[in-house]
Amino acid sequence: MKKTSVNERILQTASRLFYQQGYNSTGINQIVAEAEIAIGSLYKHYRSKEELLIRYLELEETAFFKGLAEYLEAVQSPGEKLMKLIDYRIALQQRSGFAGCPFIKINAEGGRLNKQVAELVTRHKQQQKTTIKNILLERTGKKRDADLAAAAIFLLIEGAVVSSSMNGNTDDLQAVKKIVPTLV
Amino acid sequence: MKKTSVNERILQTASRLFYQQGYNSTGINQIVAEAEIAIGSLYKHYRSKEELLIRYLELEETAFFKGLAEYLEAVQSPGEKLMKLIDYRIALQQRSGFAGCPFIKINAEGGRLNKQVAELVTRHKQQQKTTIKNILLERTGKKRDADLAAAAIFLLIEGAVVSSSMNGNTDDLQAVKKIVPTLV
DNA sequence: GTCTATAAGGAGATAGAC
DNA sequence: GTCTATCTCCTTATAGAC
Repeated sequence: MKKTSVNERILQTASRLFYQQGYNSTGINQIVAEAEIAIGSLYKHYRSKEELLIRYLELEETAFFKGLAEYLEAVQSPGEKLMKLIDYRIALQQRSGFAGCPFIKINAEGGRLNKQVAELVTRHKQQQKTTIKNILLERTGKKRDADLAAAAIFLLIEGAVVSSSMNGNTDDLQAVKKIVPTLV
Repeated sequence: MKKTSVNERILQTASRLFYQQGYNSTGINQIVAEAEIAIGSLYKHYRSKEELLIRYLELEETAFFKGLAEYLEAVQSPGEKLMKLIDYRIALQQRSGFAGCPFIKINAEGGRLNKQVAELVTRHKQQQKTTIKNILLERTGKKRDADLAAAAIFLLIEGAVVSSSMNGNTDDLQAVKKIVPTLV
C-alpha cells in the first residue's frame, strides 16, 4: 500500500486551511507544518501560493459537481431534483462546520483577484445556474420563464449558503426548500 | 472652517480599505500612509486594528439604515418600497464598484471571528430581514406567510449582491426586481 | 524527497523626542 | 498632534547540504 503522496498531502492541507480559515490568513509555513512536508517539496510542486490557490479551486469545482451528480443520480422528477440539490448544499455546510461556499469566500477575500482565479469563480457559479436551468427544462411547458426561475432558485440558494455560514445553522436553506416549490 | 479631523480621516481611510481590498489585506501602515496621519495618532484613537474593524462595522450599520430610510421616505405602497429597497442595493453596488456587502465580506474573510464582530454581522442581517418583514406586514391580510416571504426576499437580495460583486454588474439584482412581485 | 539557513519585506504595536 | 526608531514576529520564497 502506497502512503498518501506528498502532493496529495499538500493539496488536502492547503484546501482545508484555505477553506476554513481563509486564503489570506493561511501561511505557507502553516501548510508545510500541518502537511508534515518540507517547504522545499511544496515549492517543487507549486511555483507560488497563488498557483496552489488555483489548483485548490479547480479541485473544489470538480468535487462539487461530482458530489452533486451522486446526490441526484437516483432521483427522477425535476421537483425532487431541486430538493436534492438543496439537500446537497445542506450536507456540505454541515460537513464543513458551516464554512460557506469556497468560491464566494475567495471572491470576498481579495480586492482585485487574479484573472484566472476570477474566471474560475464566475465559471463555477455559471455552471450552478445552468444545472438548475436544465432541471427546470426537464418539465414540459413553461420553458419561457426557465431563465428567471433558475435565477430565482440559484440566488435563493446562494443567499442561504451565505446565511448558513453566518448563523452556523441551516435554517435558511431549509426555508428555501419550502420556497422553491411555490416558484415552479 | 475646521479641516477633517484626524479621527475622521482614520475612519474614512480604514473603511475604504477594509471594504475595497479586505480587512486582512489591509495593513496599519497603509492606513496611516493613505490617511496622512502619524501611526502614533492612530494608536491614540484605537487600541488595535480589531477595534478599528468594530468601529468600521458600526458605522456601516448606521449608514446603511440611514441611507435606506432616505430611499424609502417618499414611497407609500409596500410593493414600491420593496422595489426601492432593491434599487438602494443596486445604487450601493454601483457606487462601490461592485464591492459587495461589507458584512458578508468580513464574515467570509475570517476563520473564527471575534465574538463582538460576529454579533455585529448577524445583527445587521437580522435587521435587514426585519425591515423586509415589516414592509410585508403593511399589507392587509396574508400575515401568515410574512416570515417565509420575508426570508425569500431577503435571501434573493443577499444572493444577488454576492453575484453582483462576482460579475461586476447588477444583472441579478435587476432579476430580483422581476422575481419579487411574483412572490407577494 | 528531507533539513536548515536566509533573504527581503511586511505585519501589528510601542516608545521617545519634538 | 507630529516624527523616527525599534521590537518581535510572520510572510513568501530561495539556496544548499544531505
